Amino acid sequence: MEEGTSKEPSHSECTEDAFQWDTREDCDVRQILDRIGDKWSLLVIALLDNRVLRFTELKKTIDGISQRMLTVTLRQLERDGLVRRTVHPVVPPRVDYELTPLGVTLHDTIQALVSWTEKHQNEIATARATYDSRDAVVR
Amino acid sequence: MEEGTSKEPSHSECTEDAFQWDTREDCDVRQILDRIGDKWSLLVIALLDNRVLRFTELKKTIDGISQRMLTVTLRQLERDGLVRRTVHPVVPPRVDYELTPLGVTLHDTIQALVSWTEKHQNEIATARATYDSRDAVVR
DNA sequence: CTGTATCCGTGCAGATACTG
DNA sequence: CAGTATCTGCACGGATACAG
Repeated sequence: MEEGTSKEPSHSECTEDAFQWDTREDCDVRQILDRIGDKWSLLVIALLDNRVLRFTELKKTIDGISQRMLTVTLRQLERDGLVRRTVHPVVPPRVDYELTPLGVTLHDTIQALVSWTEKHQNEIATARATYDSRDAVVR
Repeated sequence: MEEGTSKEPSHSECTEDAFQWDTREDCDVRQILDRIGDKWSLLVIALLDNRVLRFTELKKTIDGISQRMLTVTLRQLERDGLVRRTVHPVVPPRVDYELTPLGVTLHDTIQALVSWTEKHQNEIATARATYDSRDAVVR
């Protein structure tokens, strides 16, 4: 394993002395960002609503994720205590994934983000179109 | 400009026919993910609470962002209609950034995410420690 | 079925230098 | 001050092959 094992992406240490509003808060935000912003974690959490899903079910449903990335993502989420991984000692192997109580609380927050996106995607699309056309005129 | 101009990261097209729960929704989620998950956008939006900030002020406050990334991030947010950019024709130049009404609504949602992080960071840290120690034993 | 191991290409971010 | 332009590296993700 390569990046999955790395403890932190080696951000600058959280200095305690800055007065900026952020520095301490920054560390928190970066941590969550590096978790949910890694392109797949949010999807997985959103998908694991209150269900129990198997590895293959997740892979089929997410559509576009590679086996490797799903494994890495699930390991990270498991390490963070957001997802519980249950291995059934049967053959063929069966592994179930579900949200932990902590994961559920994050799911709620994430759901708000997803809802926001659905609600405002048209406005964003419009804004982009406007920006791009104006940009074209300037050029 | 390189990646700033790219319309979309060329995800697989949003097929309408899939029954997966996601595929349509996926597109929305991916879009917002690619926006807020790019490590800096969320920070900028959180920082721009209800203030007007200059380029340098943002750069100083965010602490760790490069000039280039701040520029790229701000352009993306402007394009998405989340941030308004105001250039004052003075010398030396002065450029103000502030959230648009749309940006404010996203800010609220993001704030919930930041709050979640602050509230649960200890639990995550504990979970990680547990996971790592157990991992060490197994090995 | 559920992974791990390895190789490999690319895209994103940092550093630096330059400009209006 | 507020950017652009360019080079560069390496971390990340995909593909593939293999294993328990």
